Amino acid sequence: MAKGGLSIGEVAARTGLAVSAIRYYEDEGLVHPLRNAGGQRRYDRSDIRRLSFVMISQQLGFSLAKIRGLLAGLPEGRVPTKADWTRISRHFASDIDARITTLREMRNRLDGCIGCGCLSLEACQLYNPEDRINAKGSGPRYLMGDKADPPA
Amino acid sequence: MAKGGLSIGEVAARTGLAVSAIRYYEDEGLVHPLRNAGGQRRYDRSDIRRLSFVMISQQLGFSLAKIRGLLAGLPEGRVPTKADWTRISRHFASDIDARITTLREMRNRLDGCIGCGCLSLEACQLYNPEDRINAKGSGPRYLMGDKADPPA
DNA sequence: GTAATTCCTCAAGTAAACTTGAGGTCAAGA
DNA sequence: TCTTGACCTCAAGTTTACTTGAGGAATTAC
Repeated sequence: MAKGGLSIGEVAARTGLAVSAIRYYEDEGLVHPLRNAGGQRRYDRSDIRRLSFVMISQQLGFSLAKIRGLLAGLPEGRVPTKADWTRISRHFASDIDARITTLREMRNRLDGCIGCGCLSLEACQLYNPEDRINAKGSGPRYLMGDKADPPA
Repeated sequence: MAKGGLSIGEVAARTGLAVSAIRYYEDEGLVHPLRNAGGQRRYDRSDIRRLSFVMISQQLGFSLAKIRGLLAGLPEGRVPTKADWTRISRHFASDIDARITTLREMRNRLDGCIGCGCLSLEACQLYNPEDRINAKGSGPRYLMGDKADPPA
């Protein structure tokens, strides 16, 4: 191990992340490693935990922006407590529940539509014009309407 | 209405799509409007249906690449039959079911994790190391073991 | 002490799904 | 007919989450 903490390569080996990804997460404000005399990054255990948290959260389908928000609630350098994790887990759970609900609604509408063959915007229940009207922002429109949470 | 079919602006007004998006869909091979003498696009009813299909499919969470594949099964110029639509609907349904299943599994793992506070890559069920390690093709990794972690 | 690694900082590229802008043409209403 | 407004083509920008490459400095291994 490098002096004064783990080097970026060592962190990469332990987490499975690419070195470039770890640097990118720093640019994005998700970790804040120290620097040694020569300017190289040095990571400690709390950084590894933060990175683990990022990986797990991504697996759950959350964007880095959202993850950054959640990490903001975890004081820097402090290992998250059980209470922290419980709070965040509940947040994850309700978000996942909402995604499941949305999918189930789509599934129901689709069931009602199989065999109708309408495929018409005026008649088809699958097409919900209200969503589209709301989704007028600039930039690319990810899956209609919810820019905050593109599906995993 | 413009002569010889709908102009791109008229199609935009009817579908709610942006003019730029409709042109993009043409570049992507999703619609193939005719051109009038002056080189302007002219759309007919089957084009509108194709575009509606694109919008509905996107709402269901499918990528343009996938949608292009589905449209390839619908002969150009022909309005999709009930049988076409039934077949495609079933395809949609099973895909949505799979997504729901995945989310439910994540939700279950999360339930098992709320309150454990581990947040550790080696212990957390939420993190599935096999995916990542297999994707990398490299040897065994030490996943953030507290044991393998000498004091910083 | 030197060679081989590893690390550093930008800059630019990638994929998806579009939008925006520049510079120019076509069509419909007065 | 003239003038808007709609349309045309390309090129480049946008977002997210990264990777790749160039050119150079620091560390480690022998």
